[in-house]
Amino acid sequence: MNVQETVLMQLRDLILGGTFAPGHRLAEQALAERLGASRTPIRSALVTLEQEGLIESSETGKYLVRQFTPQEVTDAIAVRGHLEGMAARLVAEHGLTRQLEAELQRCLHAGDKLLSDNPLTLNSYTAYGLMNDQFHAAILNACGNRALQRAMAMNDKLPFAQASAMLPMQGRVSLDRDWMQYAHRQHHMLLDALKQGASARAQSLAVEHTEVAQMNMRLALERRVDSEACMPGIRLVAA
Amino acid sequence: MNVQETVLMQLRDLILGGTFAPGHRLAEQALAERLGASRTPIRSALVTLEQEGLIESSETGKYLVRQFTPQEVTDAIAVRGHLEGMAARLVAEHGLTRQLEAELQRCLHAGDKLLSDNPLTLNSYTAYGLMNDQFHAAILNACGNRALQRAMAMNDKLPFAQASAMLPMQGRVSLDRDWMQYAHRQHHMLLDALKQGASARAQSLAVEHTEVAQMNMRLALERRVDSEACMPGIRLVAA
DNA sequence: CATATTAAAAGTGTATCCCATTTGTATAAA
DNA sequence: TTTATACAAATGGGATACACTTTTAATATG
Repeated sequence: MNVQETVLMQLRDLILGGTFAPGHRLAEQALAERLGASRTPIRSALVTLEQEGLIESSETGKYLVRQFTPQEVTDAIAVRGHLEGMAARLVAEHGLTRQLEAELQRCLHAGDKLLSDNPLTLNSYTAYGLMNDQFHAAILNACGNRALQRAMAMNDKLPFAQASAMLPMQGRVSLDRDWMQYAHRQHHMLLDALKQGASARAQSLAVEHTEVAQMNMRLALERRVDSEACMPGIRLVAA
Repeated sequence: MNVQETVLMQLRDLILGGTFAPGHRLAEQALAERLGASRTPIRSALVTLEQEGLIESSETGKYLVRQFTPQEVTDAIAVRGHLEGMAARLVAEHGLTRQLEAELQRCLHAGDKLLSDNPLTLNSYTAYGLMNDQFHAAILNACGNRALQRAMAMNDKLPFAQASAMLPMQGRVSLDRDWMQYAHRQHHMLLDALKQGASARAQSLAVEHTEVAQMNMRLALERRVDSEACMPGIRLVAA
């Protein structure tokens, strides 16, 4: 595999994993030695990471690990909601294809089954997370608006703004299950709205759906130490 | 000045200016010779341009100038509308600051004055374009949502999705003036909505405002040869 | 004449080298 | 003791060298 891609992933992991604290200076040589590569692929990765918003370059070209405020987290989730709302509306307007309907149905069935376990196992959690990502990706994919997809992809580079951030993973199992069932019910209702071509309803539902993520993120920031284990990138958020 | 920045701007200009047609292969060495730089800054620029969406890399790492379909243009403008709508709503919800109100007023006055010329001079056109950009930037700036600003900045990298693309510049002066007066009236109404804190109204107005850009772009694509002069980047759109 | 095989040409990925600029430190002077 | 200046180390920007891959072109063979 490319050294470039490897280095990029490694660096991302190091930052999200909290090895480098926010504000930490990222010197090319030090990174090159640490990752056993030359400066060239490191530089390439740094450019990419800056575009992604995980690091920022000061006036003199020094790269620093970025720190996010809780407000920025809230804002990024709000943007995701707004974009997902647009995607849902577009799908409802263009009409649901058989293929997309089948895919969404499949996700819903899978989710039904996973949530019937009580209490949830760790496996159910991760499986639900996967399914959740597929559900949201399917709609975005089907909306057919490439600029919208690009905007969402960009926003997703912020680790706490991804679809999987909507999953309560705070460890308090019984409470989490209630939230997940609420969110899953919203998925059901969203498909219903899409089937009917109810575009405004689909849009509002998708927007409202991200409020679960807002609640979850608020909780995660309150019980920060517990969250750091399962939520990479929360370490970049200021207290 | 940095060679990197220079090269990036030069390359962007070459692509938008139509020197490299869509699908054209961008080889590093050839570009390095052409721009009188080494491959290092070229590579850096290519990475950036790919992120911006102006070029795409094939499986084997070759960079090609991207071609856009008219549908993609429409879609990108729709995304801009959606994002501007969100920004306008946020400003209305948070309350208009004195500073922003003053800035928007200033823009409106300037626009009033410029549009009173009949027929419009070329200077009036460009001055109005500048003012238009400032008006839209002021709102986005004031909305306070950094993720939203990032999303908009990304979308703006597509040359035909920028705020200035909303300006009719087709050369048919009298018709253009009518359109500009319509758009400018919308600006007035938007400020009114913001003052009243009418967030839903502000949002719909901002969205509807981009329909002028849609009309304009449709026209520009129909009379493509005339447009190429004043609209860089339209050359990248497929017929 | 067409096709296959091989050699050369071009290109990308990576490492390293050089230079200019910044940064940090130590010493001297006020 | 503090400040200023000078020198050394570190660092980033850029160029180039090299290895490995892909593409192209030419020649030979069916």
